[in-house]
Formats: sequence, structure tokens, C-alpha cells
Amino acid sequence: MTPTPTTTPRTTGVPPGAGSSASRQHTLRERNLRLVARAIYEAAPPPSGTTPPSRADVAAATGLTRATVSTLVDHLVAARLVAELAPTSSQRAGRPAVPLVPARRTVVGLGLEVNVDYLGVRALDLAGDVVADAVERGAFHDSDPAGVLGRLGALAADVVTRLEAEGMRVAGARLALPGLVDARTGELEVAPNLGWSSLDPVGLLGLGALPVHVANEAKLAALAELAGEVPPSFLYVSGDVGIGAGIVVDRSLFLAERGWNGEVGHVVVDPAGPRCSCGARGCLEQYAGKEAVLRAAGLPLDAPLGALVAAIEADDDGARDALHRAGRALGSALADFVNLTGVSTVVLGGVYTELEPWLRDAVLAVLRERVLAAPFVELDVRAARAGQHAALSGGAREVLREVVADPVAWG
Amino acid sequence: MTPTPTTTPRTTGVPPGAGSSASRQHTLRERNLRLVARAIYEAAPPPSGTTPPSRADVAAATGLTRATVSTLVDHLVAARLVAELAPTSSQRAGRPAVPLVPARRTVVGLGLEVNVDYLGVRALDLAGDVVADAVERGAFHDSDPAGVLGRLGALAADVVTRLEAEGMRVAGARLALPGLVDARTGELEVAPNLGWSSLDPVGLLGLGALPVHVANEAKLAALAELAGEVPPSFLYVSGDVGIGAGIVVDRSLFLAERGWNGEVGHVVVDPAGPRCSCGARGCLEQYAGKEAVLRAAGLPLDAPLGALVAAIEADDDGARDALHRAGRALGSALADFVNLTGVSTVVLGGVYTELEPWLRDAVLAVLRERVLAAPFVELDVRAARAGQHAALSGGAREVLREVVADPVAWG
DNA sequence: GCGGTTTGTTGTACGGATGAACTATTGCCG
DNA sequence: CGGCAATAGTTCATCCGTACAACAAACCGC
Repeated sequence: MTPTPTTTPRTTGVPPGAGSSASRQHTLRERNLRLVARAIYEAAPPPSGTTPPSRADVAAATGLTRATVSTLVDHLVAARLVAELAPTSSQRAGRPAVPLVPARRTVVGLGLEVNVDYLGVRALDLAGDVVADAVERGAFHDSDPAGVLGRLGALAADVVTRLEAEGMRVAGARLALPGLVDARTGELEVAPNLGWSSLDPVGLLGLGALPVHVANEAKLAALAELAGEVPPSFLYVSGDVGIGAGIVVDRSLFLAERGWNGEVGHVVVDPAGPRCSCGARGCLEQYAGKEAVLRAAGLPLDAPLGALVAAIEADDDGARDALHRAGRALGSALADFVNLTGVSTVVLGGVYTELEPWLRDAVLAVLRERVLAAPFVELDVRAARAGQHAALSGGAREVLREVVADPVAWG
Repeated sequence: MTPTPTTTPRTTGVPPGAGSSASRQHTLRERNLRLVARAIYEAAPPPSGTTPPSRADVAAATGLTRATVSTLVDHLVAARLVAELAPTSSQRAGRPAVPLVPARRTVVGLGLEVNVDYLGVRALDLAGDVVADAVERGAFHDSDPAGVLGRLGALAADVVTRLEAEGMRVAGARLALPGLVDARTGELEVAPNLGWSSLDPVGLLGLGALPVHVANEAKLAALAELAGEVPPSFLYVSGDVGIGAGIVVDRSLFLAERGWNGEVGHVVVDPAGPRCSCGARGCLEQYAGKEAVLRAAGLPLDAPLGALVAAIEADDDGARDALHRAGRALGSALADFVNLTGVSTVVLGGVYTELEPWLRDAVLAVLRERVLAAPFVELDVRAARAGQHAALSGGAREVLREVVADPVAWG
């Protein structure tokens, strides 16, 4: 009866993206390559006392045969993702093992960042070494996105050409921005402190073919903590003018929907409190934001953080008290955070890192009072350990994590 | 030099559980079996108008060859996980397809629950049909765990023997409890409304070899929503005396660390508010808990929910106002929840389901004010659709999800 | 009833992991 | 100093699961 006898698109009943994709033979190889790469990489950094693993060690750890591991490792070595050290004759009998370590200065990841008072580029190699670092101070409050991102792009391009001249391959880049970034599209919705909104930062960088992903600054900074010893899951809270957070679960970022989580700065501490820029009343930001703390301590809003530390160390009771009250408010909001996410470790980043000695007790005390599971878990509050401009390191690290997760793409 | 020449345990440098395990040939088959099973199962339920997929449809959807899909489907049919319908001669040319559907009454999952006023067992088959349902009312406030769980175990054992007599296999069970359950060990730390603490519920059930996992009631109830049409990620908030929640991300439960998340009942709404049983002040429970709402509406604390609904429908301004205020408080706590998790859909469960018509506007209004990403996402607040005793269905469903995820174990 | 069409099956080829040898290189001990 | 035990890494035949292509089966329309 239908006049058009064309092939009618049938409703098959199977939804299109139902689950992951089909596994073929080469999927197997990819997965095992990843397994071997991870075994080598995760063995490397913190317990530096131990010898790097050999092919046989990797075989034992992964459950693969020595034969299989051998061919896989050969691939990784050929791809310059893994390097062999000189066979160190151990004190044991038998043929000496060939230690396998992450390759140095072969493949690098790039971390980019624009924040209120600086922009920068950092490159890490697979061993975690900083092979390039370029930070420019500036005042980017209410700045021009095209100009600033163009400048950052030029800086990054310089770094890339220099590294490539030295024979390294740049695997990709992560751009950290202090705002709401759509984890799916990579577009920036709004960055209040920069005065930016609704733009595509990757295009403005002008970095050509280099794959660049964009993310929120606090979230990339959270990933930088993974370079050291941390529990597999933690909340990274970054204090600045605003207060952002990254949720790390099993060593990877929690990004439901579009990744707009961790907005701890606008958790209500007191509905009768002062009005916040977001329109609500009594947001945490009004108690524990950088400006709120400086004001409470009787310091000018543009005072450097060192001034606050100096005041405390000079036994300024006002300053100490300001931090104590900020810590209680922070604890209150973090109690909600912990109650809602079930993650029991809090890492204090941003300006909180330096202030941690005077914040920690108050935060922890409130957490102990208010977290329901407190009797059954070990609550932990600690300072971040990733150093200056953590988002740069975290971003670069994340690029390399992808390389290790899919070594085939880099063979 | 060491006096004992035994093999010294070497420090290999590779951490033991580094990543997943090795992929062998049969891993490939397992993964593809899962893929095929999912394609068939996910195609089945909601768009019932469409024809079930054929082998060729599954091949097209998964990217596998028709040949491969054929052998895999044959396995699933032999394992009685999938059934073939009669080849329906469609109106198209060509050999008629054999529609593939989830098998009925072959493998079933069991949902168990003990709550304050009832205990029950429910069995679902792979098609989602209820094949057994046994609920007993009771008053289990401050009850004896061994007695109550023993009774539930006996009830479950009856169901199991009856179903097995009919030729079905019981794949496992999930026990829902209104308290803090350790997602790793399955132990119950505390269930205030039952007066239980520090016990191993699985042992007290006495169900022998049947694999039973334990989980929080709200979390299993959340999973029941997946039977209908829901977004892949949502917050399920279950109102009762206490207020619990389940966080569903990409159609599976978010369970960081020990799964102690979603404690939205103790988010602070007002630090100057009334004291809560948890020790803090102004917890959401004091504003939007069942008893708080009844009290505010001028009803006795043990009044049935219907009384509140009746009062509202009789234009009782006090009752309507009580719900409006509860909705505002709920909205405030949920705004924190949404800001912290980034999940923008809220499903109202428990007593909130029935009250949703009078809660929704207030909740949504506060969310629109307070969620930072509100301008960029579609916030949604809706009533649960899973029906009575959702945790029973959610638990049973979860068992079956595991069966489908690893069909090899049931071949 | 015959070509066209779609479904499902059969046989061959190929890629990748395995396990059992085998080689390589050391320490230990007589 | 030479044989032996021990450990690391490699080689090769085999197995397993998927792809590809050809084929059989069952329908449509004309």
C-alpha cells in the first residue's frame, strides 16, 4: 500500500551503541599490551628501592606466559614506550634479568592552563620527568579569550617544536581552565573569574593537529596527586577565590554526565549567611574562599598568601581564628561531600595546601562529628603534594595515561 | 651468608593486583557472549512495539559476523538464557528471521528485603516477569536479627524449592537492608530503624550455597528504575523515616570505597535548626523525613501516608504548606547533591513517590536557583516508577544483570 | 516458477596465546 | 675450575576463536 517501494529503514530493536564493541583477535593483543604496560609503569615510581620488573616478573604479575610477555614487551620497546636497562647481575643464581622501565624523553604529554594570574605549559615524559616548563604570570581577570588562548597556543607550539627537534613525540595535550567545562564536547560554558563564557577553547589555541582536551582546573590538579602515594579514591578540594573539587575514584576521575561535579564552593553552610555571587545565601565560598579568609583575617583582598601565613606564625589571633572558622565551614561542606559520595579521604589543594596545618584540625573535627560512617571508616584530611601548578602536571599525566592505556595507537 | 638456603621471596616491583587479568582466547569469547546477550536483552523491554532482534540484527548491532553471532547465540540458547520465537514471516523479502528474546522461567534472580514494617522475597526471570512474590507485614523496629533473618531465609528457601521444582535455576540473591552495608564484605554495620548493628546477615539467612549479596535498600530500589525508561545517570532519593539515596551512573550503581554514599538525610539545611538523632543540627531529615512532614501537617506520627494525601486533597492548607516546606528543604539538600555529583536527574522514591505531585515544584524551584550548572543542563525531578517494594525488584534484577554479564558461568 | 533478497550455516584462513622444549647466563659447591 | 642448579628469555607446534567467502534455506514479487 505504500506508494514508495524504497527500502524502509527497519526498526531492528537493537539500540545503536549497546555496550562496548566487538572483540576481535587484535582486541586481545591490545588488552594484553595495556596490561603489560601498566605492570611496568605502576611498578616504577614510588617504591624506588625495588628493582624494576623484568619480563619474567611481568609474566608472573599478569598471569601471561613468559613467551607472550616477551613479544609484547618487544613491541613496547620498539614503540619507545619502554626501555631496557643493563642486565644487572643480582645476587641470585640464574641468568640476570633485564629491568624494564618507562622510556625517558621519547613520548611526552602536554599540560596547558589558563588561570586568573598565570598561563603555562608543562611537558612530562613517561618516566614522570618534567621535560619542559613555561609559565607566564599575568592578570587575566576579564580578559580576551582569543588573545590569551592565542598566547598560550604560541607558547605551547614553541615547546612542541623544541621537543620534536630533540626527537620526542608529543602525544597530546590537556587544557585546564577555571570554569565549567563540558566533559563531552570540551566547550567552556562559563569561567567567572576569567570573564569568559560559551566558547571553544581548542580552536582558539590554534595548535593544529595536536589532540587537545579541555577540563576543569581542579579536576586535572586532582589527577596530579596520583603521581605520589594516595588512596585509590579521594576528594581533591582546591581553594582559591572559588572552591572547586575533583572526585577521584579508583585512580580515575569521576565524570558523570558532563562532568559538572564537585562544586563544593556553593554548598550551603548557613541559609541565613551572606549573599553569594551565585545568588544563594551562605555558600561555603563566603566562609572559606580566599577573599573571605583574607577579609576575616583583616588583610587586604589582594594580599599574597604568604602574608596570611606570616600573620599566623606571628601569633596573630585574628588570623588564626579566621582560619579556624574557615576550617569549620569547610568541614561542614566536606561532611556533606563525604556523606554524599562515600569517599573518606580529602586532599586539600590550591591555597588550602599551604594553609593545611591551621585548617586540618577544624576540618577533621567537623567531619568526625558529621560524617555518618565516621565510626566505621578512617577519615583522612591531608595537604596536596603535587607542587605548584598541579593542573599542568595532572593534565600532562592524563595524556600519558591514555598512551599507556592504548599502546597500539603509538606503535 | 643466610643460614637458610630456602628461596627468599623477592620484591619483584610489580604490585599484585595491577589492573585486570590476562586476556586469553576464552576471554574473547566471554566478552562477545556478553555483548550478544546485552544486545538481545536491552532490545527487549521498553519499545515493545518493535520486533525482537534476529541473529542478523545482533550481528549488525555488535559489529560481529553473522557466523560468529550464530555460534554465540546457539550457546545462549543451549544455556537457556535466550529463547527463539517462531520465525515470523515479515512483509519483507528474504528468509524470515528468528526473533531472539530473553528466556522465560529458566533462570531467575531473587530479591530479599527486611524493612521496618515488612519482609519479603521476590523472584524475577530474565524477561522481567515476577515469578514469585511473598511479602509479610510485621513490626521490626528493635527486632532480633537472627529471628527475623531466619524467617526471611525460610521464606526464601520455600520460594527456591518451589521454583526449582518447576525447572528454574536460581542464580543468586540480593538482600536489601535499611542501613549501612559494607559493599565489600556484605556486613551490616548499623541499621538504626531495625536496631541492628555489626552483624553478618548472609549467615543468619541460612540459605546454604545460594550466593547472597547484601546492599542498602535505597540503592537496590534505585536499580529497579532501570527496568523502565530512565536516563543513564540519576539520583534516586528514597524518603521514609530516614532519607537515603542511590547514585546511578551509566546504568550502574556508584559505589566508591565501601558504598557508603547518598546519605542525603543528613545534609545540613540549617545549622541553627532542630537537633537530629545523628547529633548534628538542622539535617534534612528534620525537615523532610516522614515523621517531620507528618508532624508539620498536624498528623500523628504513625499516620499512614494516605492520611496525608487525603488531607491535601481535602484542601488542608496546613498539610499542603508542610509539603511545600519539606520540598524546599529537600530541594536545598538535593541542590548540594546535584552540585557535588553533577547528576541532573532526581527520582523521588519511597514515600516521596506518592507525594511527588506536591513536592516537585518546590524541589525544582530550589534546584533551579541553587544548581550552578542549571543554565546549561535540563534539570529533571520525577517520581519513581518501579512500584511497591522496589528494592525487591532491583535486587532480583541486579542478580540477573550479573548472569547476563557473564553468560559463560551459566552455560 | 524464477530471479531477487535476506537469513542462517559451513568450511578455510589467520592471528594470538599456550606449553613444552631449548638456549643463555649467572651463582654455588665440590 | 668444572659441573650443577637456577633463572631469564626465545623458539615452535598446537589450540581456539573470529573473519571471510561461499553456500543452503526460506521468503517476496511478478
